[in-house]
Amino acid sequence: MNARKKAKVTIRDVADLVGVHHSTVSRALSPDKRGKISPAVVKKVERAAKKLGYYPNIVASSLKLNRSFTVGVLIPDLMNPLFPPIIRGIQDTAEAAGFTVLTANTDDEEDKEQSALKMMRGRSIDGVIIATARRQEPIVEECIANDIPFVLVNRTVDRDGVNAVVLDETFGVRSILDHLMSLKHTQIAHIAGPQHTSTGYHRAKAFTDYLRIHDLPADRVEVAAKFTVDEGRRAFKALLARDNRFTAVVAGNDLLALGCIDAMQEMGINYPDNISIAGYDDIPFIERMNPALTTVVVPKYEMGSQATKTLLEIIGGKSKEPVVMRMQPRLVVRGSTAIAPR
Amino acid sequence: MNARKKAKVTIRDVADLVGVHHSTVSRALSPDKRGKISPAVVKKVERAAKKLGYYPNIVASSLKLNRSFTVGVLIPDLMNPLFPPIIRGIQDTAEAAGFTVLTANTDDEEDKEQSALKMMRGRSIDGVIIATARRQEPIVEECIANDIPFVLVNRTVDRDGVNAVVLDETFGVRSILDHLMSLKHTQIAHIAGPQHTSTGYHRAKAFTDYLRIHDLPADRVEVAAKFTVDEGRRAFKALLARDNRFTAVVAGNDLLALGCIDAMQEMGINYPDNISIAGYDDIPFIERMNPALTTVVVPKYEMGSQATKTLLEIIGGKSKEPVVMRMQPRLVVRGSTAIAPR
DNA sequence: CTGAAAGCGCTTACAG
DNA sequence: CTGAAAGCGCTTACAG
Repeated sequence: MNARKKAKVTIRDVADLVGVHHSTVSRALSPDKRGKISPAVVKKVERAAKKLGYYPNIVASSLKLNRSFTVGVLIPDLMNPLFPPIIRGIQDTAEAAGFTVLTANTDDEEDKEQSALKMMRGRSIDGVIIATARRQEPIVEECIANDIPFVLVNRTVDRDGVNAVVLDETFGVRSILDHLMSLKHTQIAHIAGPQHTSTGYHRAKAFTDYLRIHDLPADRVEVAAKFTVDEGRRAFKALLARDNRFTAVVAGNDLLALGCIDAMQEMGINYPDNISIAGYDDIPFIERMNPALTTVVVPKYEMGSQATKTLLEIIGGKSKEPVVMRMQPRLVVRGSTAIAPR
Repeated sequence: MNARKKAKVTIRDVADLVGVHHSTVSRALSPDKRGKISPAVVKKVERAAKKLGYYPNIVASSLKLNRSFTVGVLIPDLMNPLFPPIIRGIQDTAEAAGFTVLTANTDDEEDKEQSALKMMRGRSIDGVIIATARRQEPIVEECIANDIPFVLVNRTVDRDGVNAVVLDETFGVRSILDHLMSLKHTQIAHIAGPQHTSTGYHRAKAFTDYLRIHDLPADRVEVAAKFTVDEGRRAFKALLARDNRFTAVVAGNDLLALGCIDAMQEMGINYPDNISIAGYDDIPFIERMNPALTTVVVPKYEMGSQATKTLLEIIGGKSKEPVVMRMQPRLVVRGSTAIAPR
């Protein structure tokens, strides 16, 4: 059909050149089988392989071994600036271990998630890193039911017994709120992320818990349907329509914060003079806004890298008890938060 | 070895359930072979496949067909904000056609490029989209020599006879320079991108050509070694050390422009009051800087999408003459450019 | 319209 | 230490 590719050199060509059986070539070229072959033959095979420009057909070995040295990654959307650093962390770590990475965008839609996983399974991926988890996540159940190694990143599920690399959200939110209180804010609102995600839910919970402990009103919470600029804008306006006495707002992430800022701009509200605003994630280049956004730095690259290390351990059979790793975020104070007015 | 996966359902299981030969199942499930099978059998096969939760093993079919319905993508660095939109354009288009995408970062290093291509060939990719081309690009020669379908995106090579989706750089640079001249700038500098890339080279060439035609000094060009913020900063300072009489600078891309801005900030130079600055690419969120960057909007998603369409046509055998498509960029004027001082 | 066979390029248990 | 054989799950030319 497709006579595009030149005749590829196979293990048999190498075998013929050396004058051995192709199974010998296979062994000579395999790092952990090489020991069973005489050094002289190994040398000859390597020389012949190089001479012929041989490189292994991973597809063939995948079929035989039922694995492909590939990890899948499920993200909502590559264009959300949170994800490129996470994925780069995944790719670098995977590649260093000889794995490649297959990424799919799900746009947080369940059917895209399903078909992405199906595609990956058809490609015999060795495991999957899931950045799209909702608190109840069918994909996670499917992975468990089918013994597909997986680790969650950024978002986790409500159930126990899964591997996940997430943030210490309580710490992150507390550090924002400590900062805001130090600036004398007592009327603080929250634009919460979607409550079916652990990030949206736990940040909101940490928010209300904190305020209650400090005997502050904790009912100024508006939930955004998605972690997007548009939803941030919408939610901010909805919040303001209900109640205009807050002096600071904590956004569920940076994109929501940008939406709040847009809303303020449209309504002639100045930040930080009238209202302080803080975000979460510290997406790339956000520090160049002016006034720049006070936010919580999350170790994006490291989360990706750590999730991959964990996944590779599971794949390698070194899995222990499932563990959720909580990475420490770090508040970075910039110009968007200021002393409370009045 | 790995007893992780449950016994997978294969075409044979479906065949057994229906009571036909597995080759019949293969045909019944193949869109373009289905016509050769009686509708009744097709129905039964489909029903059985669904009942058993069958999904095809792409690895097996890849081995047989020597293709994998996968396209490779070579980019310098996912964390460069230019690329996520391009890749999303690629992914969406590829996915709609039933293809998946394998992305690799090369960091503009030749050996990483080589090993990425080798990895992809070992995985029987059907073609590759190259966003990392230098003007002389061994990878391109290798693809040609091995009949690997490819299309270049964003950057192209000097040689003819390749498929590429690039920008009309002359138009882009001219639109910046027209704008700057309308603001009475006559002393204009250029922080050029690396000259071994077509983008760096052609933008610089368009720059000097334009100035010469307008009888303006065209020698204020400093070449950056990479398209990075750091290099922009370095180059701006180098330029300024040589000559401080320019009133505007055209940066080879937005990251270089950011570097220039950093340098100005460090040196107490105000933009746009003292010096106007323009970028190129319009990377996401850059419009939120303050003053915001005047730059050239390039259709990133569309370039990715168009490159993929072209690649899929070649893969599908519908290739015509190689063609380089030049997409039209569009100047967007923001706060970083102002009337020339004095 | 359907079946039986061969083969894609590897890997590995089994012999020797 | 090396060879010969079987098989991973598909697809398709060849018969009928």
